[in-house]
Amino acid sequence: MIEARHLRVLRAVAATGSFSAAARELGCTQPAVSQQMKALESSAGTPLLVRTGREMRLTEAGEALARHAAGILAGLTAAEEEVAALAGLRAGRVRLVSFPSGSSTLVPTAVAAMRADHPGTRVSLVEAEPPRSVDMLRAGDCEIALAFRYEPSPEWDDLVVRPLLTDRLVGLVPEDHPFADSAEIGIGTLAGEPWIAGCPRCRRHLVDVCEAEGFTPRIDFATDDYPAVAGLVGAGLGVAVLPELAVESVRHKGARAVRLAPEVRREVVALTLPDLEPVPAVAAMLDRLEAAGRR
Amino acid sequence: MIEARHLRVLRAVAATGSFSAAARELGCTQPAVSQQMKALESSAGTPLLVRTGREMRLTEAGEALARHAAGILAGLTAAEEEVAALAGLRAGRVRLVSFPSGSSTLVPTAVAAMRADHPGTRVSLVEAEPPRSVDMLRAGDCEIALAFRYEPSPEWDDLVVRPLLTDRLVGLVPEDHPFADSAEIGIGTLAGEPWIAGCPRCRRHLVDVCEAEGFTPRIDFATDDYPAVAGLVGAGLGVAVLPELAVESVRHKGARAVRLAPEVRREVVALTLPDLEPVPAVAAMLDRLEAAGRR
DNA sequence: GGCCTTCCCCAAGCCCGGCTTATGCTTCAA
DNA sequence: TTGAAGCATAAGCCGGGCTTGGGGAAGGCC
Repeated sequence: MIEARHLRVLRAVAATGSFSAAARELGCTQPAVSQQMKALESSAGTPLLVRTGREMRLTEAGEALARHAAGILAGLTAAEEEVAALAGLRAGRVRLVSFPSGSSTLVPTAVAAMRADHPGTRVSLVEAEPPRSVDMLRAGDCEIALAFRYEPSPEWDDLVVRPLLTDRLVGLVPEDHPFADSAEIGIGTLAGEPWIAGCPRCRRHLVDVCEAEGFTPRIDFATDDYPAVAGLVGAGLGVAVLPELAVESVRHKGARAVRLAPEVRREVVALTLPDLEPVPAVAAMLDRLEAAGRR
Repeated sequence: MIEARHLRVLRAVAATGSFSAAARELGCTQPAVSQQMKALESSAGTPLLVRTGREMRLTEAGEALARHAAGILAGLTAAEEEVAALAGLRAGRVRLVSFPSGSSTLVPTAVAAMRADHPGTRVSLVEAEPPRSVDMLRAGDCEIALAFRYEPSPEWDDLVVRPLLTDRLVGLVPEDHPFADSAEIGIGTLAGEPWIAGCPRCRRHLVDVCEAEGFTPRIDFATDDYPAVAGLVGAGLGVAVLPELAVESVRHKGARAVRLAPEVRREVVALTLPDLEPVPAVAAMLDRLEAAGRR
């Protein structure tokens, strides 16, 4: 079995024409070179070198091996260089999956920082809501999934969960609504209003919270398009509960955001697979996301 | 430092999708594969594999390495194959240098045998007289030099000397010469004749022999072209002393070969460098030359 | 011509690294 | 729920590579 180590030695010997010089070039002693070449000749089954007094020449087999060695060692150094680039963040791709309101705020900040610090890296983004995004993560379709949860659950126990921020939910009411100028309104006071809900998980949680307050909300519209929700509220078609993150990034003309009581929070996290966390590009991206969340 | 061994393991893991299966394919145990991959990941500086429950996937760095591994391992097996062909006499070139009368008899026989037994090999031939041919051997311009000597000398002590045959010298006289029909003639009886000598070394030796017999030959012609020598003798322009090998292979119309007294012999040998003797093609060629000499 | 330098080979010894066996844990399927 | 399969870890053995030390041969210089 020919080993790359042998070829390196052969190349050095062929280049310098001497075992001693090759040893100096390789940073080892001359007997080491001597033994390597003996081992290589024995595994080749034929002499590779001709020692004729002063100079060292290659036999036909030695020439053949040296010729191949050039390509093989070039391939090896190319491989090492590419891996080093990936490890050193001079290259690398991170596939991100995010839910919509995350991708509109956290992601642009983090991607911009990533791009500024490591111009060789590339970040791609696909939008998907949590249950689907986690499936994609497990299936290998992305490296990082942004997701949110209203309360801890063992659902992600086998994943790396990096908390980014906790997001307060705020109420959104038409600006001519009686409570539009209140500092804070109880959810129960909106019991009779028509509701506009968000994504399925948000809608379910909204129902849970309202039932805990003693009523079941009448949901007239459900859409995960936050600008649409804001538009509907602004048009006076109902009230909504939105994450603060979404309200910040959406123009809500004709609507007014109001703090809710009791306070409802959701936790926005980045998820990845344990084996992917130490990948430099993934780690760097997680750090940037975390920094964007702290802002 | 990436080693070929690592790449083989990586390829097996990528192909089978499992450490255990890779271990079976490689003929080792599963912990061996596990350790190799850990070592490779550590030297790469980034994870290469993602273990996600059931299946084993490659990271971006793993993909890059596996991509390079294909080419590198292909190059290695190509190198091994080429060397194996040279070692197994399915390929290989032997450069032969011979003196003229050797190349006309021994060499064709040996080359034919070589070609018959190992069709993949190639033998090239250049003619040169001994001092020059040995220089070429030492300079790396050929692998085997055919040479002859009249008596042992330390001149070739650093070479491999393979005796092929010992060649008697015979006298060549015009067929109308008084001794043309003798069974044997003393060299001294030709003292007064005009002589035709061969190559420089042969000429020198001729002079030595004659002086030992008490006379100095008058040399009218000197040429290492044996047919020319035979022609000159046939034309009655003098007498000559030739190796039996040369007389056999040269038409000598008008001349007659006669045994000499005292008997003079020369030894025909094949020379090579010690390091070249174990080269399969060289060894095979030496054997064929030896066999041709025994014939 | 003699000495010195250089280079290679050989032998002995140390040390690191890889492989194996044994064991535990997790996951998946029946 | 239990059995099977796969991966990780630890301990121990073994081989192989490297180093040091010494010797021999060839070439170069004075």
